[in-house]
Amino acid sequence: MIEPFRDYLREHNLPVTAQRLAVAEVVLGSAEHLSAEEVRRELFVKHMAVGTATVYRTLELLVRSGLAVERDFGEGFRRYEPARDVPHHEHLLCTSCGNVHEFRDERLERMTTLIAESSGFVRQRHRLVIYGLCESCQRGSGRQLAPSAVQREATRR
Amino acid sequence: MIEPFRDYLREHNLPVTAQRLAVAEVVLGSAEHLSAEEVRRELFVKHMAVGTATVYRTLELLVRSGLAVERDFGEGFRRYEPARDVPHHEHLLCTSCGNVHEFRDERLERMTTLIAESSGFVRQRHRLVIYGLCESCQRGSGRQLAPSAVQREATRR
DNA sequence: CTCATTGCAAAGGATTTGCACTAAT
DNA sequence: ATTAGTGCAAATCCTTTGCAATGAG
Repeated sequence: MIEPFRDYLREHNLPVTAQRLAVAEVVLGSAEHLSAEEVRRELFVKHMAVGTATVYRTLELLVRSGLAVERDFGEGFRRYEPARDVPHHEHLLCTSCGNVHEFRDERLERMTTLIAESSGFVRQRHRLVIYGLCESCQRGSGRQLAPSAVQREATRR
Repeated sequence: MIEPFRDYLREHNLPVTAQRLAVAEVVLGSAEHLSAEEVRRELFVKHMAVGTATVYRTLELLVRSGLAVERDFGEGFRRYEPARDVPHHEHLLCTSCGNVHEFRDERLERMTTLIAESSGFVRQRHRLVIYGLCESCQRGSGRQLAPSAVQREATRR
């Protein structure tokens, strides 16, 4: 799981530290889209506390290495997920509980390229987030753990 | 231009102040997607300086009134644009100069609703941003004024 | 042993909030 | 007169950076 990161560090002559491996283990081993704060907290409960700055610095390394991907769902902070084999996918974000669901739609790649072209742009990438209510939140059994920003936006009259 | 906002304030028994009208005039009269900072600066050069807090508070009012729309392009701050007649549209952001181009695609509304449904979600809204290079930047004549965050993401190796 | 990393604390940028002061109704 | 808005500064949130102490190679 974290071997590829260890390799990356070695190949780039970067010290392989316990902190880096700990952060990598949490991020790459998670099925979630974690924020830096969540990573830090998870390490803390595992009795492997790592300084905030180091968490951020390691997240950057993980992104550079291509092993993790950075996401911005407009919540006011960034999230990180392991960069599995999946080339590109989109996200569904529950505005009530903050749950993130992934999906893939090949049409989007082509669509966005064509749209960009018709405006004279050369497409580099795109980002689609669909905001809605997940099943449990529709039934009123949601967890209500949504991060402030999403909450804010969802509640805003 | 700002009459609808004046009406909105009156209808809601909110004081019509010079500051509110000044902010509204800048935001609603602009063809750009302005940040709070840009609004504040524009007011300053017009010799109508308004406190930062008031700018933010008025932007919130403009959004509430439905006369302006809030956007988050992942730059680290929010932008505001007048909510013209257009029901919903997407954005193309030039990663070099920061220019924003709008486009509309009716398919997206339907697509995202169906995608959400197939995951058990009830769609509320969506956000699509296509990042790319605009015509002038492709020719190397771009302005290079992109906000830090976009720059950061575009440059990141 | 040397140089990069770590962690703390301070700094930063965007946004919000407390509060005395001022202005709209 | 009331009540709400304004602006300043302090506070917050997420993230970055300076720097002395520490650890990897």
